[in-house]
Amino acid sequence: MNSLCLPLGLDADNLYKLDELIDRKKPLQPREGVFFSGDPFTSIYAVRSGSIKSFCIDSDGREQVTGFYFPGEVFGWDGLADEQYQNTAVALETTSLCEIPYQQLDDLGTSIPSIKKYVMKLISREINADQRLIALLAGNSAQQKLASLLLSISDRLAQQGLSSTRLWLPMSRGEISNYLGLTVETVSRVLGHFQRNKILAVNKKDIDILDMRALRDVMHSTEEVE
Amino acid sequence: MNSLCLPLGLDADNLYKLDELIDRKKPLQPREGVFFSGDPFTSIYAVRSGSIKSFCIDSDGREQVTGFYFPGEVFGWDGLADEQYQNTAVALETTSLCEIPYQQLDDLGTSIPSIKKYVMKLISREINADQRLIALLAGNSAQQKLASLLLSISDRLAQQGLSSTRLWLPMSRGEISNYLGLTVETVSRVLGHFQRNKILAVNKKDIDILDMRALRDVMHSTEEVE
DNA sequence: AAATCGAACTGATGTAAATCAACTCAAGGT
DNA sequence: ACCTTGAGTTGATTTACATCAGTTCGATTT
Repeated sequence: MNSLCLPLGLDADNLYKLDELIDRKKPLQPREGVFFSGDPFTSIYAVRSGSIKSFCIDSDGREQVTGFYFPGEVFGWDGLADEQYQNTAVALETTSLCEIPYQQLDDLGTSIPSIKKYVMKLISREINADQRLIALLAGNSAQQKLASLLLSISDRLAQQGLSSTRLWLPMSRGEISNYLGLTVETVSRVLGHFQRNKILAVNKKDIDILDMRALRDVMHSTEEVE
Repeated sequence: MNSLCLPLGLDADNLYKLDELIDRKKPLQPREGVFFSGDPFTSIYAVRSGSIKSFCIDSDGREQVTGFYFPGEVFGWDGLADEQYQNTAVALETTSLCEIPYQQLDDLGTSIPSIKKYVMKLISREINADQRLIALLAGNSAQQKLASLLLSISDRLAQQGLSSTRLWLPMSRGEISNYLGLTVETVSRVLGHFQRNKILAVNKKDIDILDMRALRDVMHSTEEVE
């Protein structure tokens, strides 16, 4: 990822044009909001450092976490359909973002095909990520869900050139359990189980993946649900 | 929805251009495939009549239903990110589709802003639908899931000017249960329960919503409806 | 019309995860 | 130092749903 927050191959001139419209905001504090459900859609955001959770509030006021976003990832697409954000996005820790005004990005895409193509790719990545989560939620056990989340975070950190075995979870147990459709107690117990089986070393939010192979096996272990 | 399959306000000239690139395929038979996971991404599809299910096969070969599509709805966006479809799409009944080659649609969007805008709206609708499903799967009981699906189908049929209270479910109980992360037995029992409580009249795949209010209450409340 | 087959339903039993209930621990506040 | 607060863990118990085991029904075949 370059200083633009968006990794793409562009010539110097186009890079400059794109650079001009990106606003590098000052860092957000933990729990500080980026946008709120119902706000008019203006921009998408790329995470430079830190992490973001997005969630919606359903009809009876319960919060439902819909995604976690790490450096190099882009969020905010949920606002596009109805021109207002469906989710609320908040920083999980001290986080710096790039704000990219959508209208201007769209205009730039009209004249620069490689930018347009990249924008489409970013949006459809969100679709793919959501569908993977659907598959995870619909047909998997608590152990499989946790293993899957940890491996996903591990992969995403590795893509940023960070360690894939030592991770720091910026979100609380409650946020993890909500995201995975479980309870805090179950998350706690499954992490305890993984630790007893020497798959993980858990120290609060620090996770050490001791046995990547075993963790992948847990994720894939088949139990038919139909 | 007009003959183009896509409902949008365009002048006659642009309408003609869009019309030219849409291919109205001959109807698909039940269980016939539209595209398969891994196929190169070429087109998106609009349902003219009938219905479609899309599903993916996870690492251990299990099918996971990710969506049902009814007349007026568009599917196939999952292929955009990696230039190949992630899901397989099959007809649930005799179904006719419009095939819209993506590259040409994209080119047209470059010159006609209203088309471009509409395409973005369609994509982000898929994101919103997926996120609603995530919220449903993560935090709801079997009764809430079923109520929610039935109400969703009811709404979507109503948007097409069809009855919102009498519905015919094109998919099997197994497909419903898979989509909702339940078992066939649970789906059957919940439908039976709704019938005993005079919320629904169920006759195989024909569903009559007798008490819309009660069904909405089931969806929203965390309490058991007796 | 008897036999076959598959989808859907129902009943009995099992179990994974939720719920309920303490308890620990670290962080702030006074 | 002591109280408060909230996140996290652990144990006991409950329960919603899965699983297992038929049975029914309708469509298709013979």
